[in-house]
Amino acid sequence: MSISSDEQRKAAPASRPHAPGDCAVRMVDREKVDMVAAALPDEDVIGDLAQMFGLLADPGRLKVITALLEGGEMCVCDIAAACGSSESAVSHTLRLLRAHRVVRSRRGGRMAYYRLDDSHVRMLLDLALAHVGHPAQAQASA
Amino acid sequence: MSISSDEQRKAAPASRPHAPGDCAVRMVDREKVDMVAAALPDEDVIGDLAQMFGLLADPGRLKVITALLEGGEMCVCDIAAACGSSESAVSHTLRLLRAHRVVRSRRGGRMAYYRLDDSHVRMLLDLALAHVGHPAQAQASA
DNA sequence: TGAACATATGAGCATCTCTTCAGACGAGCA
DNA sequence: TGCTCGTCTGAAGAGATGCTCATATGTTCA
Repeated sequence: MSISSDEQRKAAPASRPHAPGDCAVRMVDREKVDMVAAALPDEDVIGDLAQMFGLLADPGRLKVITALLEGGEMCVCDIAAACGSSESAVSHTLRLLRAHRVVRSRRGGRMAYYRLDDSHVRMLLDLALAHVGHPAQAQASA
Repeated sequence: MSISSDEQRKAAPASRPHAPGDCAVRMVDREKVDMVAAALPDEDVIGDLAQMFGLLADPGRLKVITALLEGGEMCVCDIAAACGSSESAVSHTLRLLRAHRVVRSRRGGRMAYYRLDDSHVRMLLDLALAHVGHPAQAQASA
């Protein structure tokens, strides 16, 4: 049954989140809404992408990742030195990046060495840097 | 003057943020640190990129942007319907995206129509979506 | 001209996030 | 074997963020 826009509005207050395609939801171009809703990635894909972009959304983390992009493999104190951050902050950052498998580490005695380990993040950063006129001199991975 | 690692450590507690190249800062591979620090983008470029990635770091915002990627130009209630979000939340999202010039709007009577207006964001999203096996069917911009 | 429509905006609240500080832990050294 | 080194982790505090709700605003309609 076709519901008027006015009836839709009353049925679905603007501040209520709603399911795509919910016919009590107000819309203008039903066909386009359906097409777009169908084309959107799944909730979990959206969540994963948002999380991945979130990793790049902090200046401190972005510097650490860019440092590894440029420097290949580096230890924590060298990353901290290159980025102008404290070792503690860098360590926290690396912990988060490790948890998301963006970096991987190897131990050499007391030293821990880190390198970028995510081609997706690498490509996104390459594209982003190139777009702001800052092509990365990424080292070939060993 | 060459400072030993031990003296460097005493001079620069690990929890103090420090300037790149600061010779009181502890480091292992001075040459590499200098090379990497020199290759890093400026502070403001890093800040801008982090901010841009931040715009993509929220699932709600990511859905809105992806909806516009797929749907071209859409009004607020259609975006909300396609995304399964409230109109109020979408409106807030669009305000933020407008402020960052990621979207632009045009008025048609009571209706406001939005479209993606940032090629950088468009490219990053295209790359990200393609990487998760979800190629965007981006419409050619008018 | 008042009401309805479509959208925008602000405040409040709950939650999240980042940095610092302090301490823990494993490896190496004298 | 105790100390130092390099790194890691947790807690606390300050600040940021997103959604809902309520209200405001401009446009259209009867």
